Amino acid sequence: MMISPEMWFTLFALARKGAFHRGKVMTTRELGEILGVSQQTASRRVTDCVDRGYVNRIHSSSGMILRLTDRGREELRTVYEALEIIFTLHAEDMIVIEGTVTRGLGEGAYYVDIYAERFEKALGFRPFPGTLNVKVNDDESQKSVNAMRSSPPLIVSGFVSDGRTFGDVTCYRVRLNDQIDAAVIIAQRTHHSSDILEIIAPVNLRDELGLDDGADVTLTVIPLHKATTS
Amino acid sequence: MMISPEMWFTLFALARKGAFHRGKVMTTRELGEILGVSQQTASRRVTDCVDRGYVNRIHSSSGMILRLTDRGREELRTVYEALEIIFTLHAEDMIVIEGTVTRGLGEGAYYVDIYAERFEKALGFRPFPGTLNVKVNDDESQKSVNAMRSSPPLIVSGFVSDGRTFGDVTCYRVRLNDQIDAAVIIAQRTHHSSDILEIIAPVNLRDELGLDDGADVTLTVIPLHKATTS
DNA sequence: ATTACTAAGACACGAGTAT
DNA sequence: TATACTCGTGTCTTAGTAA
Repeated sequence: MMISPEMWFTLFALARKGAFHRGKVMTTRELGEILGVSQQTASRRVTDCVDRGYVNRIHSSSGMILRLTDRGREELRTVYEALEIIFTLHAEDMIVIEGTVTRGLGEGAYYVDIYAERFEKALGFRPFPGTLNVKVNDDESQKSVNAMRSSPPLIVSGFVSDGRTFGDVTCYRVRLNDQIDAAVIIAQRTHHSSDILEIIAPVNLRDELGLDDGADVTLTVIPLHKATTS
Repeated sequence: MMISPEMWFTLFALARKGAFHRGKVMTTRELGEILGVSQQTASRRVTDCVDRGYVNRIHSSSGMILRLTDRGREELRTVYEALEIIFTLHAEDMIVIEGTVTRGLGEGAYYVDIYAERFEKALGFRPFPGTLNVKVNDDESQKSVNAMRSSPPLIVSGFVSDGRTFGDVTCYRVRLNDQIDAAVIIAQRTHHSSDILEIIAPVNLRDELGLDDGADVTLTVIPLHKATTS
């Protein structure tokens, strides 16, 4: 049987006030104020915690002396360890972009082909001739895009061919749906509005991952120092 | 306005499933199972979180894509940091004893006076001529007393005066009610049962802290290496 | 002063169901 | 399939008050 949120918060409040390590003298009125409930409710919360073996209570003249039991401490520890994983194991600076697959203009393939060798040299893979267009979902993800764009990019230098000028292309390594290493490419003079990203990968992503228009995808930006440029 | 326990737990559950760092595709049924509530309630919980700006929601064909907002992350962080203090700042090996002030036999003052200079040398303060007797509250605290007694003590050496032998006195530095530095003294041949502790301090504790018989006190044992023996 | 019981009211839950 | 509405039911809260 799981602990109820109210009970957990009661333990938490008591622990913050010192009842984790020692007995803490406290009135139900005080506790009620901390928890934002009435004195009566606070009283019942404490009784519930005592009944379930989370808290040790001794009645005294000026209130109660409360102290968490091992079991109560265990409940806090479980949450603490879960939060520890959330806050520390997963890097704080992880940049994740959520988006939806959209139909491209079809001109991507042409350019990817022209830059193919240069991409291969810079990214370590020969790109599939075509781009996956991903529309950025929401503000949160748009922020992530901005974060990505302010991180150090891989630059594929432009060149001149047949008298025509091809500009630099900015690349960011990403992992698509936690499965395939790919790259966001941003041409100097892009025809897209800024909320659509173009992705290239060593394989045909639509086939490989079964992505149709409207499919949700996750892009995790891979910091340059972690990328294996082969 | 404070976050409700249910809402916090919702954020917590979402964060554990990955919605802290990225959008997480999830159905209300799934979330309901995790939280131990119905699909309908889970739906309402999410809506509440969205309404209050804790969670970003995008509806998709196979459920919702949920992601904590900065505000939502902030709520988790607050709790995380509080737990961090509880679990790490306060040393795990902190020894705390809970007790009640009891009437002494009155002979304490006599002995304290005789040992006064020796206490001053060992403890760094000249003790008020009298002892505060504290009855140990419960098993938890009795365990703490045992822990204290197995930690390195300060020994005030005995002596011979007027042909009479005064034995060694074992001392442990303690902080009383987190306010006044004092010491537990244990005579070699004590008349007390082992659940009563004698406390000396530079001041009259009964007056200074307004302690009457029956008052609850907390003794925090100060490890020797942390004590300032002046 | 406290804690905590009782009872009435508020609010949350979940079944059914619309979308 | 989803999400999320309405609404009857039941649980939780709080005011009053006893102990």
